[in-house]
Amino acid sequence: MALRVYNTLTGEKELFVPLVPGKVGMYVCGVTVYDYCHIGHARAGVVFDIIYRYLKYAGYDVTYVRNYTDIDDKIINRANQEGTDYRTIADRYIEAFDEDMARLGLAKPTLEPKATDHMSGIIHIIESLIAKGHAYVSEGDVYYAVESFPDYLKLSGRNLEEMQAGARVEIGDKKRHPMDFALWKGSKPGEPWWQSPWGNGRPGWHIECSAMSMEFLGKTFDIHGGGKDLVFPHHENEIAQSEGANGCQFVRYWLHNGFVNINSEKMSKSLGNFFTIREVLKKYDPETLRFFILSAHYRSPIDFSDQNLDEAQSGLERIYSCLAALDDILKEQSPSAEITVVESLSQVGQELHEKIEQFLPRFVDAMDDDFNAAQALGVLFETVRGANRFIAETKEMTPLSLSLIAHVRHLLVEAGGVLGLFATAPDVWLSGIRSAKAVQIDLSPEEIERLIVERAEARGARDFKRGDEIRDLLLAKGIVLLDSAQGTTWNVK
RNA sequence: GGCGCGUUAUCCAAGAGGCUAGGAGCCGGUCUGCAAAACCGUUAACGUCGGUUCGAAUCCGACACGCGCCUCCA
Repeated sequence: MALRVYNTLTGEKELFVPLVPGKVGMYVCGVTVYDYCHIGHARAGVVFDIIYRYLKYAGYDVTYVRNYTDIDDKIINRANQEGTDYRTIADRYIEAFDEDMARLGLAKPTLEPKATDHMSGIIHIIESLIAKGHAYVSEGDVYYAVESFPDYLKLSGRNLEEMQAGARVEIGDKKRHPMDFALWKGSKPGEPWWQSPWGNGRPGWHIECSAMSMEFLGKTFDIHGGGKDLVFPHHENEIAQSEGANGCQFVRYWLHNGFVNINSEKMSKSLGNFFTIREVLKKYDPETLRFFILSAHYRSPIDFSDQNLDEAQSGLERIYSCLAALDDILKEQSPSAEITVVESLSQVGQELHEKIEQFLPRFVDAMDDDFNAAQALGVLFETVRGANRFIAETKEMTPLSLSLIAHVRHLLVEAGGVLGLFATAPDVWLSGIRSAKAVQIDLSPEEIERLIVERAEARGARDFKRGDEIRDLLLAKGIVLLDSAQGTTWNVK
C-alpha cells in the first residue's frame, strides 16, 4: 500500500503524490513567540515530527520548514507590559520553544526561519498583490480584498455571506469589506517598524508564512500543516495571498492536527485552561507525553488528564521493560546464527518469528494510512507480548533464539525511531522513571534501605510477621517492595 | 444562526460492509513463606430509532447527546 493522507482541502484521504518524485516540501506553522508553549503546541510539534520522520523513513528527501513568527501584536503587547522591546520577548520565547521541543525529542526541521528575516519577501508579495488588484492601501495600512479572490474560504468550506452572518466581524473604516485582512500595518509611535513603500510599519499576521514558504519551497509545494484552529483564518488567508500573488496552486496537501482537550473542552489561551509544556514535564517524563500524543490519531481530539498520562506511562513502561529484558539476554550472549531453520524453533518461537516477519509491513500499513500512529503502537505491543512470551517459555537460549531476540529488538527500535521513541537505553529510562517518582515521597532512601535490611533479617529468621509489618509500613508511605532472587529493591507506587 | 466533527466494553483508543486491533483495569494462572512487581491467559463494545444489504460499529436517513470553527489560538 502507498501513503494516503487526509487533505483538509478536499475533505478526503488521498494518495500522496509529491510534486517532484522522491522529494517532499513541507511547511508547518510554528509559533508566535510571546509566551511559553502549552501542550497544544507539544501535540502539533510531535505530530508533524512523526510525519517528517515517517516521510524520511519512506525514502523521501524532505525539506521541512517550520517558522517562528517573531513580530506580532501579541509580542508587542507583551514587550510593553514588561517595559522592554519586542526583540527581547521574541528571542526569549524562541529559546524556550527550542528547549521544550528538544525535550520532547523533536527532530530539527531543515529550516527554521524567522518572519523578521524575510521583510523583503513579505513586501514583495504585498506589492504584487496590489499590482494585481488583490490588495489596497488605506491610511498607511495595506489590506487584502477578499472579494477579489473567488476561491476565498475554499479550505474551510464556507462563504462570505455566512461568515458575516456570524456577525462577530469588526467593521473598520479602513477596510472596504469587513472580512478584508491586514497585510501591512502602519506603525504607531513607539512600535517596531520596517520601511516599506507604504510607510513605516510591520507585516500583518499570515503574510510571513506566504513569504517564507515561497522562499524555501517555491510557489507550489506538497504539504502544509498546523493545528485545526489555523484553518480559518490563517491558512485561508495564506492561500489568498500566495495564490493571488503567484497565480498558481499554493499547497497540494493540507494537514491539520486535532486539539488537546481538558475535560473534553478545547484547551486554549482564552479559556485559560491550558498547561505549559514545562509544567507538564515537571510531573511527567517527556517521552510519556509524546507516547500519550501518539496514542490517538493526530486528527482526533485528545483528552489531557492525569489518568490518561498515567496510562500512557504504564504502556510505555511495558515496552521499555521488554526492551530491557531483551537487552539483559543479549548482554550475556551475542547472536551468531541467521534465522534460517525456523522449524527448529519452539512453537512460541515460531509464532514470534511470524510476528516479526509481519512487523514492518503492518507498521508501514498503519503509518501509510494517514500516519496512524495509534494503530502502529498496537503492532508494537503485539510484538512485545510475543517477545515476553518467548522469553518466559524459553529455557535455554540457542544461537537461533538469540538472533530472534536481537531481531525483535532491532525492529522495535527501528519503529521507535520513526515515532521518536526508545532513544534512551531501556535500563536508563526505567531507572529515570523510578527516581522521578521517588522525589515525591518524604522518606529518605537511607531510611528505606535500613528497613529493607531489617526486613531481610526478620525474614531470614522466618519472622514473617515482623517482615510483613515493615512491608505494610512502607506501603502506607507509598513505597512498594520488589522482591527478587537478586534481593529486594523498592519503587514508588 | 451557518458550517463541520464525534459517540466503540470499566476507562483510554484503532478499525470502517463478512477477517483476534492495542493499552490501562478487573479476574484467573506462573512466581512467592504470603504478597507485591513482572510475565502469561482471559473477559467485554460499537448512542437511539428506522432504512439499504444475504450480511451493518462500518453505508443512508432521522433523533439525542457531546465538541469544534465562524474572534487571538497548535
